[in-house]
Amino acid sequence: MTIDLSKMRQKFREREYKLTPQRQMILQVFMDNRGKHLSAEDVHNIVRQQSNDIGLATVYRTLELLSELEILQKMDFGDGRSRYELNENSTPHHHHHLICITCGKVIEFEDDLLEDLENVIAKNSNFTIIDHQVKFYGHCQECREKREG
Amino acid sequence: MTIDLSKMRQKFREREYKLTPQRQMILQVFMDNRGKHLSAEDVHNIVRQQSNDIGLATVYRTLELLSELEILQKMDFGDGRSRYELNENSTPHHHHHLICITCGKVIEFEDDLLEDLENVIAKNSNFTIIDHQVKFYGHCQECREKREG
DNA sequence: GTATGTGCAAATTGTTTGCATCGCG
DNA sequence: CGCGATGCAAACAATTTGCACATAC
Repeated sequence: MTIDLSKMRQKFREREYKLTPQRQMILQVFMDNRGKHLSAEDVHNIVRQQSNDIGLATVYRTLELLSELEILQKMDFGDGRSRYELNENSTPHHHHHLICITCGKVIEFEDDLLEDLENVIAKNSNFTIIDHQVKFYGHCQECREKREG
Repeated sequence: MTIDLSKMRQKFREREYKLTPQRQMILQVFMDNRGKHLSAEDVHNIVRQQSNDIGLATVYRTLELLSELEILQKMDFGDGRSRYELNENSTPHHHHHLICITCGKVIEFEDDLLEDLENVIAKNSNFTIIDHQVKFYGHCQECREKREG
């Protein structure tokens, strides 16, 4: 189900994009960092740590490309930079985020209830829904305990 | 229920912020533009049209302040700039957005179904949810008709 | 009167772009 | 081989910051 190099190779051939080492390297970064929400700079730094430098512009261009191919999913947590993660089980995602207001931690959760909601909304608003992004803001257990402590 | 100048005056006194003409003017812009999602630049332009110039930096600082006071709500539609609107009935909002991928139009919708979802999630994830922000991406009726046309 | 707020311009930050060069298919 | 991809540096756009001056309380 999950994307790997051969899947990516296939997607690239279909669309006649070149599979350069830089692009492979960036995919690898995401495969090595499942569950994290990496910014362009994060990716750039990780690659450099492996002493395999890539131009930052190339990182940006690749992230954009991989998002278009639906290999990555672009997301925004309101911290002023775009973040990306592997788009595990293509669409729809059923995968949302709890953002702790206190410590900024981002927790994932899976859910299907939103599907029903989508249907209701689609009917009421005459809007064809393709994707959704949900963020819940609140306090995580840890911060709550600290505060109440 | 809705915020007006006297409410704002009160909130400002509580926190010992000064109620300057610039700050009042910016609140007025939002009261005159209910339902719109204004960026800092939008606000700046509207004020200038009324031949009452305010420094752009002040606009930014005021938007930040008003968000902190929960008079405004900061939101992000992925167009590279923050947008703000009056935070009508304090928390929780029950007020979400449908974003058309084709034309970029933002449609509002009210909903309560998410409350149930919040409760389930809170229980499952041990997370105290204070607010949520939901964006649905898809095609609005108009664009759909054009495409099928 | 004094701490806070404002305006301006300069600095920062994230991201994009132009162009010469490189290398995948 | 040729065209798309890369790297660099310069350009951009949104936002932030330093500082002298102004003003609400």
